[in-house]
Amino acid sequence: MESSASDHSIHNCRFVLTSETTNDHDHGKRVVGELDFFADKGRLKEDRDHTAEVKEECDRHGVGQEKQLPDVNIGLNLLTTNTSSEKSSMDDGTSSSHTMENKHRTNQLAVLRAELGRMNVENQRLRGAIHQLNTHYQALQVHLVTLMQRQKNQKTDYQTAEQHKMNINGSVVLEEKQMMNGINNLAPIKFMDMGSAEKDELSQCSHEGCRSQDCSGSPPRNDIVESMECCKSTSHVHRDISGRSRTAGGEDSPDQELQGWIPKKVPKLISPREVDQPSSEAMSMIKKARVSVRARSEASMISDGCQWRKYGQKMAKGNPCPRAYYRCTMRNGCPVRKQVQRCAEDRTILITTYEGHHNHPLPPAAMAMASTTSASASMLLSGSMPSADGLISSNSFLARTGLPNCPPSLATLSASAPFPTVTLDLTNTPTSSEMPLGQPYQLPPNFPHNNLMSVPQILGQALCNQSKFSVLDSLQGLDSTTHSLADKVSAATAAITADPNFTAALVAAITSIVLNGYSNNNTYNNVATRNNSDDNTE
DNA sequence: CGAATTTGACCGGCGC
DNA sequence: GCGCCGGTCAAATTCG
Repeated sequence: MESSASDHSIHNCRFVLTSETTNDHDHGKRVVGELDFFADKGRLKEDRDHTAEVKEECDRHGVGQEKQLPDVNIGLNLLTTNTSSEKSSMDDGTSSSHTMENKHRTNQLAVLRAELGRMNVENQRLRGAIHQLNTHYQALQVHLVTLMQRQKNQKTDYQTAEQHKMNINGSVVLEEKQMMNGINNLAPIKFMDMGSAEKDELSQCSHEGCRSQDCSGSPPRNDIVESMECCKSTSHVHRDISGRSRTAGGEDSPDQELQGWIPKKVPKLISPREVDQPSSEAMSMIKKARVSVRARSEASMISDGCQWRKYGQKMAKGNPCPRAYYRCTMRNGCPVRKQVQRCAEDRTILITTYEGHHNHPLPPAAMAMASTTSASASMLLSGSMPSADGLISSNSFLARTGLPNCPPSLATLSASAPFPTVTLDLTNTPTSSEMPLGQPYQLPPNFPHNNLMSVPQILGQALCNQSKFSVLDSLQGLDSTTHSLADKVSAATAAITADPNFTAALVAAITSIVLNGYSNNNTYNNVATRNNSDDNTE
């Protein structure tokens, strides 16, 4: 198991370099050289060193480029060792040409090192481009969802929508189709809706001055929250789609969570900006989208890196165990909440449900968790809006992703729940055929207390990994369906090797594959989104 | 004594 | 319209 993981680590290391640099047409060939360089290094190092290197490689994605250089140094040392051996042979009486060769190699190493540095800079630049692309994409996506819901409410003619889809939203639909291509057969219908909705929105803009012009006309902003607000401003002309009553004048704006948690008795103090921006159903959907994690734990709460304050406890119907409500207290006004409840059938199972987006910077330990929740919310809103289809088994996604060995019921998307929910079930113990590595989906006994990545964190990392691949592919003009199995395996191993808790990491890796197969949606920018929103709130 | 938790009351959505 | 239920509030209580 260990050696196998190490082998995967090597592949993962190679893949990461490839995926992050092949977009650079100027340096593509050099990258290949770098890959060979690492491969040679890998042959000379022991497995233990491989693991450490890959960890650094994986960490580098979240930390920055500082950790890249130590990797290079390691490689240099390795090669220096070789040259030292040669030098010793040279001392035995070989010609001085070896000295020149040694100097030449040293120069080559220096060049390689410099190129690595340039690669790091280039990677940073590409990463920024990816972030921007993701942000724009997600904002557009949210916008479409809003319009789709509106369209459903107004019962607009589908055929007219089809025409407008072709005439007005060609590019948008194309992007959405690209995202959904080969993934969801229902997509065409949904896009028809979207197209129609977009048409409605355009017509409304012409009739009512379109409050969103300020948003749509302005340069894209790197803040999904602002994008959402933009959507809100466009939807204010409609009544709430769900028919839910809203306080007149938007005083009781449910979007307060996006501005931070505000007590219900405070709405009169809400700024006019909020009053002017009533919410849309899509906003509500995003806000309400949840990520549920089922895990075996003796503790009352799994550790996820965030600070929580309990604000309520209720007895839920059908469950003798009380449900506890927690609010994130890492910053005043953070809208993120979670519910913790033990499973009625098996009280050793702890069900933790996350909801909302953090409006503040998060510690590394909590970053991925938040990424998971927001990413899952995005996923729910991208691939297929939940209808009344009930649970969507992960099997179908796994089948599409070409990993038949992935266990079922690991991750499910619930559309029957009051709110769209991604459920990550870590309690099942698959059969050996389902679980090739023979590890049960059970958290270690010390899971709630250890400092290892918790489940949401791992999942978040996996999501980040898979999202990077997706975005990079889109940059390269590749269809998501052209992902090779090797790439997916690499994505999975990235999550595995990044975490010492192999079992939990495996879960995350598989989940990443599931999510990648389900939706090519971007999730990588969620962290940036939160950071931006943090900058924009307060 | 301040922070965190508990717990009954309250509110709004939703189904009948 | 009424009642159920999930979610939240806030005063009371406990804890460090």
